[in-house]
Amino acid sequence: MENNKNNTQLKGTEKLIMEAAKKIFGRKGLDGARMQEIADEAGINKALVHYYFRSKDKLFETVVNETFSSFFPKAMSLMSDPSISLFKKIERFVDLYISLIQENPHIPGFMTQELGRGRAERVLDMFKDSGLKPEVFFQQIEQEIKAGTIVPITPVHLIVNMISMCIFPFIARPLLSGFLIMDKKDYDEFLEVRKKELPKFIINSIKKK
Amino acid sequence: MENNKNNTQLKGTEKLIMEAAKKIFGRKGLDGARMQEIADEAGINKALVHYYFRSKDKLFETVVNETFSSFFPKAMSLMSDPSISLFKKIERFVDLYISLIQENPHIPGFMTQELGRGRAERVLDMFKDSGLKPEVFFQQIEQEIKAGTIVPITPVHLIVNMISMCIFPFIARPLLSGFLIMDKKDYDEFLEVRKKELPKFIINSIKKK
DNA sequence: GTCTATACGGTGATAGAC
DNA sequence: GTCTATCACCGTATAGAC
Repeated sequence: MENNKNNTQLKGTEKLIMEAAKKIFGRKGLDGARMQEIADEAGINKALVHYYFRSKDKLFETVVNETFSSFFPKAMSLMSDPSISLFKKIERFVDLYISLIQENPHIPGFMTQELGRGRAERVLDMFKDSGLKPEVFFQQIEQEIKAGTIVPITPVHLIVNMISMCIFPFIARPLLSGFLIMDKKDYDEFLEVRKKELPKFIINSIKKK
Repeated sequence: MENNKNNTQLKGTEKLIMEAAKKIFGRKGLDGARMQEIADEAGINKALVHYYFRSKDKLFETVVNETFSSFFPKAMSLMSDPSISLFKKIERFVDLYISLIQENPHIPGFMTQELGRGRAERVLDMFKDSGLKPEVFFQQIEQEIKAGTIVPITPVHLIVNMISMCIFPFIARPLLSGFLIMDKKDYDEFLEVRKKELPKFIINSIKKK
């Protein structure tokens, strides 16, 4: 803690700045964040941030790119795999999604930060670059409908529902924590329960009776 | 359009500024918004904004308060009404929620803007001031579980699911629009379909087979 | 109440020593 | 590569005329 300079050398300053930037940008957004704050968080000087990443915008760009490009492929390659059954896919999707965000708590912040402004294009591009093939998932749904395994549902709405229920609780976390008076332990437990209940909830809602 | 001054007189400058502020703050957030921008949107001078609302923070505070205090009571009084059945409540909740946000497109922006920072307390206070009685809804759920009408589910997760699926599509609108190439007409249709499908989806997911 | 002009502070970015 | 000191700009807020 006190010999931060040594850590700097060991971990690599650039990496250190990136981590700090993720944290601060995720919390405060591009406009709300201060370069000074990021430097402090990284335990280095403000000028050094500019030395590695020309400008604030460039740093933000870099960090967002890295974040999303590690995020989408994992979730999306799963959805595009035709060899996995629909129900199994739902189960794995929920688990993967929630676990991933658990490990990268700054992601929902970026998500909303980016979407809140007119900056959806980049996110979209990454969706597409990630090899996402929504058709595979859509076809799978329509196949099951025809086969009579699940009730008729518009595929788009199903996927929107799934994503909504995975992401939103993280966005609304402060609200949840305050409203139901959850401490960190309660919240973690809430998420573990959710990992199990959510797939059942989704499958139940489409499975034919 | 060109005789904005007359409109100013008619509509009341204060109201005009509030509307402009809602729009700009909702899009860009507290930090991203510029007083100049708000003044322009309102068709008046920058100094005048300060004349009515001492500071930027005060203006933001005011606008957020007004927004949320019109938003929560409507949705929440419904949930607290013990005379409405669970299924009926779900149907009305979804319709009310989506309609409300349709008419006040800036709400999701504020929602995430506020939650993104450490400012959940105010939102929470409004929840509570709105006369929300979550116990009523929770009891109703547990009653139905005991009666065997619905499958066992943790009440908190059900309500989180409902809210998630109502709000998130609005937050992610730019993503949806781009990804599925929706114009405004397509999007409105998407929402109308959603109003009908979502309650069915939810009820189906908990109804006993 | 509404405008123009201006003061003031904060912040991103650079220069230059080490 | 890392620091200290400094600049230049932009945006909030105020003063003061009308």
